Order: sequence, then C-alpha cells, then structure tokens
Amino acid sequence: MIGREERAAGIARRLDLFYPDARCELDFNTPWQLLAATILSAQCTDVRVNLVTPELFRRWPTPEAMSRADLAEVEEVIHSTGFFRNKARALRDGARMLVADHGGELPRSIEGMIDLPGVGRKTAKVVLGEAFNIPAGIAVDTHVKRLAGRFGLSDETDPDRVAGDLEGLLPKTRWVGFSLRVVLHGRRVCTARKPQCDDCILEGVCLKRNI
DNA sequence: ATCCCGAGGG
DNA sequence: CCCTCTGGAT
Repeated sequence: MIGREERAAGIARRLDLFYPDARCELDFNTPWQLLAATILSAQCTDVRVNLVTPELFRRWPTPEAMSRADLAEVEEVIHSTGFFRNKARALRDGARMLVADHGGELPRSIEGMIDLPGVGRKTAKVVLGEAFNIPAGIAVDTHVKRLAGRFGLSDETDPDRVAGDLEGLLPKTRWVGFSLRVVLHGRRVCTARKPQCDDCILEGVCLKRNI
C-alpha cells in the first residue's frame, strides 16, 4: 500500500496528462460575472448556468446595474437554476455591498469574499483562483469531496476538512488545476452513481481500484 | 441537522 | 420514484 503523499502526486500527474487543457467551464467576461455564475452553480450543472447567464449579464452586466435590479426580474431570469430566491437576493445584495464598500470591485481575499451573501469558502476559492490567479485553496465541491474519498486522499466528510487534507498533500502551484481536473474526472468518469472504473486512467494510484 | 429549489438521468 | 448537480445560511 502506497502512502497518501505518493498517491496524491501520482493522481495529480496522471490527471495533468489526461486533462491538459482543463479550465473553468462557466461563461463570463468579467470577475464579477464569474462570481455571479459561480453563485448560480450551487447544486446546478454549469451547462444550465450558461443557459441563463447571457440574459442575466445582458440586463445587469455590472455590480452597479445589479445593485439597482428588481428582485422579481432577477428571479425570473435565473429561475431554472434552482434556489432562485436565495440566489437572486445574494446577487443583488452582494452587488450592493460591492458598490458600497469595495468601489464595485471584488475583494482579493477569502475573508473579503465570504462576507458577501451566498459566498462560502468553495465559491471564494473558485473565483480567486480563476479570476485573479490567487491560489486561495482547493475548492471542495460535491465532486472533489467524493473523489478525494475514493482516491484515499481524505477520510473527512466536512468539505473544509477535506480541503485541509488535500492542501497539505499538494503544492500550492497545483491547487487550482487539481480542482478543475478532479471535477472534470468526476463528471466524465468517476461519477457519483456508476463510476466507469474500466475506463479510468488512475488504476494503481486510486485506493478504490487497489482494494 | 435542516432548509432552500429546479431539472435531468436512470 | 430517487439521486445528483462545481453550496450556503440558519
């Protein structure tokens, strides 16, 4: 049985080779639009988020515009992404905070981002990493949480604890890419219900495959 | 621990 | 019908 450090390095290396051009698949033009799309992506596929954001960003392209938006109109546009009341309020009230306290720009720290409504550590890490290239941490969503367990890289269930384990196993320079590739692998191969282990490139380094 | 919430797959 | 989708707030 190989140790966690060795397994983490081996998995990261193979994912790098197999998904060389992994990138964020949400559509956006500005950092604030990425934040908005990431808020909408909670418990929702990015494909569906990309279906509603063109209209959302056409009508409210900036925090200034969103800060003055009618809540019911925002709810109507984002309805199909689910949790639409919470998300609409988070978008408008967060935009008001950005305009009032941050000059319409995004905070560049996890603490600043988490102060915004609808923004937790996962969303903060995604936006800081993708928009500003700040490796604030490994974003642990449903995919990263599931695969970290199957890989044998964490025994935790709390996303923040899983993130702590992974961040201790991988160098900071690989954090952003690792998250993107694990999510991609989780969607395409290591799915929640019927994982396609026969088509998986991680044989020999994944704990689940070694059992 | 529970609630928020719609859409698609099996 | 049940599970899952790049979660967050109470």
